[in-house]
Amino acid sequence: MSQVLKMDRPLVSVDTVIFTVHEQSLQVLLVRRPEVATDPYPAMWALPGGFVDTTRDANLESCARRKLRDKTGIDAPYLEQLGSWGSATRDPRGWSTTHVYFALLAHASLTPGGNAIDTQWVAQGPQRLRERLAFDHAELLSAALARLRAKVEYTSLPLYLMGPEFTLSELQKTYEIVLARALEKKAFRTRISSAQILEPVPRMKSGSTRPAQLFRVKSRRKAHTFARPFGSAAAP
Amino acid sequence: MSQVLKMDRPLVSVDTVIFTVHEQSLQVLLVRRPEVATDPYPAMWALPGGFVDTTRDANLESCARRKLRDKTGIDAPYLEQLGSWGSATRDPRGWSTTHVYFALLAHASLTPGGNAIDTQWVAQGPQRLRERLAFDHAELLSAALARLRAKVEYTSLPLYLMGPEFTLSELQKTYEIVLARALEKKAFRTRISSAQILEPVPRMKSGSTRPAQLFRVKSRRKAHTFARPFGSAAAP
DNA sequence: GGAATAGTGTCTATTAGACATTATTCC
DNA sequence: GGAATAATGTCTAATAGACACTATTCC
Repeated sequence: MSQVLKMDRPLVSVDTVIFTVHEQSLQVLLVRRPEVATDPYPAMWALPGGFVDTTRDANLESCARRKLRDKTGIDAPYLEQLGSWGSATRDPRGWSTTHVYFALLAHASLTPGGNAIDTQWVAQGPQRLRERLAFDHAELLSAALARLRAKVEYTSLPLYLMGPEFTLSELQKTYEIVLARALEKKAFRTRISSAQILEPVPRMKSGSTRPAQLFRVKSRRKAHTFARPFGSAAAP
Repeated sequence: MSQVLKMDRPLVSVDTVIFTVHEQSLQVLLVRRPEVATDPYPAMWALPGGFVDTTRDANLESCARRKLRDKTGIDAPYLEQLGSWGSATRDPRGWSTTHVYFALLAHASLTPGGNAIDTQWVAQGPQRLRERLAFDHAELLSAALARLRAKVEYTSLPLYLMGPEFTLSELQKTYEIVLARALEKKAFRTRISSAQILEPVPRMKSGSTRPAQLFRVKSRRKAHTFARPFGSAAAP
């Protein structure tokens, strides 16, 4: 029975899709693979990740958090498992599996600079998904984007993309950037308000026009689920 | 760089949570582990699954389908990845990962008998989750049950639990069994009807009371997503 | 007729959407 | 005042829930 233990074991890695919103676009962190001929896909861009280290990682999630800290220097306020992929062909070195996580973080929380040489933030427009990425990472990225958009339709997930204080217009703009479509202002505000997940801070955001109330999240604990997705009422 | 290939590799397995509805209850298939002292958790009940066979399985999903066929003799009409678990401690033999799938099938599609000695269907009431299962399978089962219930709130997934022809009352009953709560008849029928996913067959189900129209699924392709979950309107 | 289940009609409450209106700032 | 954005008011349409009502079968 236990000769299964002597069977060939697949490679096991963890990859993380790290999203942020910056400069009016949804961006994803990519890292450049080492330019070593013995490694597959040398010098190509890939999702941050790597093999599980059975001597250091207690479990998959802490492995993901470790790699996230290495690349961004911060603990992601939101980290969710997306799923796992595994096949005989996805890695030329042999049967391999990867456990994919996706993370959301506020761009403001990032330390400027960082390992700028071998990492980049890439805007996720419809056309950029054709980006040539190592392994099956384009597929993983597509799946993460689909999951993110699906969840943003009916949850408060974009709060994790905001800084500590923000206006309702800024929050709506973040939703619109992720969903790539405009939302109706009144309906948006009614939803957010009735969810009771924000509280005003005694401060306004001033610009060249009417100042806006600043809000913060009541509890960073977990995302709120709305009863209906955006736009579930029928069209006129 | 490629010394990672010489690092210890975790064990990689696939487990499947197979749901069906039978005799007014939601049931899960369990298999008894072999009574071999060298194997962990001998003679205990566990989810059907096992190690990936890198010489036979092309990818994770086909591995899950293979094990599903072995246990039930059929191709599951619905198979979805639930997620993956991995840690240093979940298997006493070492760092291990498992990729968990969940399947839905109509009880009528099962061949009676089967390997009845070492498999059993277990009803999933609130109390039965305390069932002592091998490894962390109680946790995996809880997660699958939570995912199933969450999805049943806003999708047509229970159609995969139905036989080829059924009445609307039978379908509603299946929803109610999975969700463990009653649904309102009119609202249920309006939803199903407006989703246009069923078509009547020219046949009635007769009993000792008024005959009911039989329906079948228009397309087995994929589940329908309702705009709102059940019960999202406010209470009076 | 009575019991039981199938199926429909009708009313209310909620809320997304559309869009108009008012409010506040800077120039 | 005018431009720009913030914030709110109001009306409509869709639909879930509640529940009463009708329809059809067997006894």
